[in-house]
Amino acid sequence: MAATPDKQARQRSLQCALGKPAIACEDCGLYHLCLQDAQGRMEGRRIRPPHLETLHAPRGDFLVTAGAPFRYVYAVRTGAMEICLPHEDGPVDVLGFAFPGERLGMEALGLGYYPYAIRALEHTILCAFDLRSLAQGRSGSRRLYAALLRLMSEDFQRLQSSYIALRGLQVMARLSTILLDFAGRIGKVKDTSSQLNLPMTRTELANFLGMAPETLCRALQQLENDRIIRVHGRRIRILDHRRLERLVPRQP
Amino acid sequence: MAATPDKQARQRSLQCALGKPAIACEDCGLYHLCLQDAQGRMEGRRIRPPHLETLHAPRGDFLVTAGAPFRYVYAVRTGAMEICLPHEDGPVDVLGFAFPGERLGMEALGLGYYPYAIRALEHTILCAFDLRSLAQGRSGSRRLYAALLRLMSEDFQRLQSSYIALRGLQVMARLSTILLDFAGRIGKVKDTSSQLNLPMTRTELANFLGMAPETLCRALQQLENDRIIRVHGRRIRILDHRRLERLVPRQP
DNA sequence: CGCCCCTTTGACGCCGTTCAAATCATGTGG
DNA sequence: CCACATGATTTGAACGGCGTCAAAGGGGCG
Repeated sequence: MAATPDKQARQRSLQCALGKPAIACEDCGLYHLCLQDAQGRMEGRRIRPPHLETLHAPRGDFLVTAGAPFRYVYAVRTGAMEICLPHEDGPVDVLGFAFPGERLGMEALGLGYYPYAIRALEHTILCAFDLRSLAQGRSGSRRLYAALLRLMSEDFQRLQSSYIALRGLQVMARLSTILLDFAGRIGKVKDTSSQLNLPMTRTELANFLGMAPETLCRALQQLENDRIIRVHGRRIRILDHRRLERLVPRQP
Repeated sequence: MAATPDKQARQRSLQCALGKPAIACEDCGLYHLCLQDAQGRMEGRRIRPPHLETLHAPRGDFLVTAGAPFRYVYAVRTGAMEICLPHEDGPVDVLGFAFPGERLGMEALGLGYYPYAIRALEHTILCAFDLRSLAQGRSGSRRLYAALLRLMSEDFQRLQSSYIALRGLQVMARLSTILLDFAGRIGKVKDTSSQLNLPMTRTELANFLGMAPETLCRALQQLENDRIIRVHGRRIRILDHRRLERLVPRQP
């Protein structure tokens, strides 16, 4: 079952104490939204908007399920989430991943429900922004709506880009693309962008990339044989950034 | 070069005269937007919102180019458009198609620019809604913004669905999916949903489906050999709707 | 410490791409 | 109105990438 923000909200002050280097508010996908909501309210270096709560999602937990009514938009602070679509007969489609600083659930605002499930790949701390309450209240300003439209467009663009980047490409090109993508996304927070700690299984990553797990394995190994990366289980180090980029075809 | 709405706006009354059965306003993807804008203004059975213009795009014309600054959202009235991403070295990625009643360009609102090009597959009549002007003016009401968010979410959902529907599937499954998809989308306007007049070349359709044109050809022929469809060039008739559906795997 | 799941490796076969060429449609100019 | 040019569509043959099945190693958590 999903952890309810209400229950977790009490632990708010607690989480601030138990460190782990979370990302800064300025690097978060909800930053502009929080600014609108907080109107300058701060606690230390962290914004404190009235509609924001903190919550923990244990590994494997579903943050939202497909079709659930919309209320919150989320942002990952520590950990990693998986966006997926479970089918009744067992298998799932992996649609994407979210790393620290990244936003989740935005497009549910207009639909009124989440069109996918969101699952924690590891123990993950998130911000939950009660957008439904905010939008229903009087506070719905033009600035707020402009911000929402912008955020949604950005997410749209992101989905379309990954759609373009992966379709019709050879296995090795897809893998290179995603490795560089991950490195860039992690690198926004930790500068050690050549060191990746994949939070997902090979099967999940392969599913996302649209290939068999075995194929992913062999592709990884080939990259290792070519001294482009080093693989230790889910720990991957990019040795030759340049040559990895050369495996990615045509960037518009 | 793209036809400018300004130039074409003069022809507005003209187009009403030169029939061709265009779709009704109620079936158009911009209906709710126009309602907001028109506030009940009508001419005959057609809504007449102040921010709406009519324009013609000759076959092959680019309605917008990738990266162009945002101003209009469009809706197809007659004809068909292709959403694509041209690359500098020649080839293009076909991202989708738009048939009568369907909306175009919505996600550019938040970005400020169009993240793709839109090209006319045949001579196409469109509505162009000057959303930038409307959003900049005082008239930006809560209702309007709510409508915009909803439209954008719907487009997001549509993209995600096609993304899911096509990735990782066998050629025959992808083809069946798209044939039924086209039939459904055309069928919303013309009830003869078993008769398709494809406005795009085999190469374009194959590109969209992520396969070689030759492969598309062979798949079409196999469907014809199995008496599931009949093919006359770009004219396709669906003979056995039931068996075609059976070729499409798992719908969530 | 031991179980279970994840990961890796190998062999095989098929589906789809690629290249080449023939046929068909389309529209253009004489 | 016809002949021709141009590009789209179709067909054929051959190669190869990747999915599938099966089984052997890990690595983490109770």
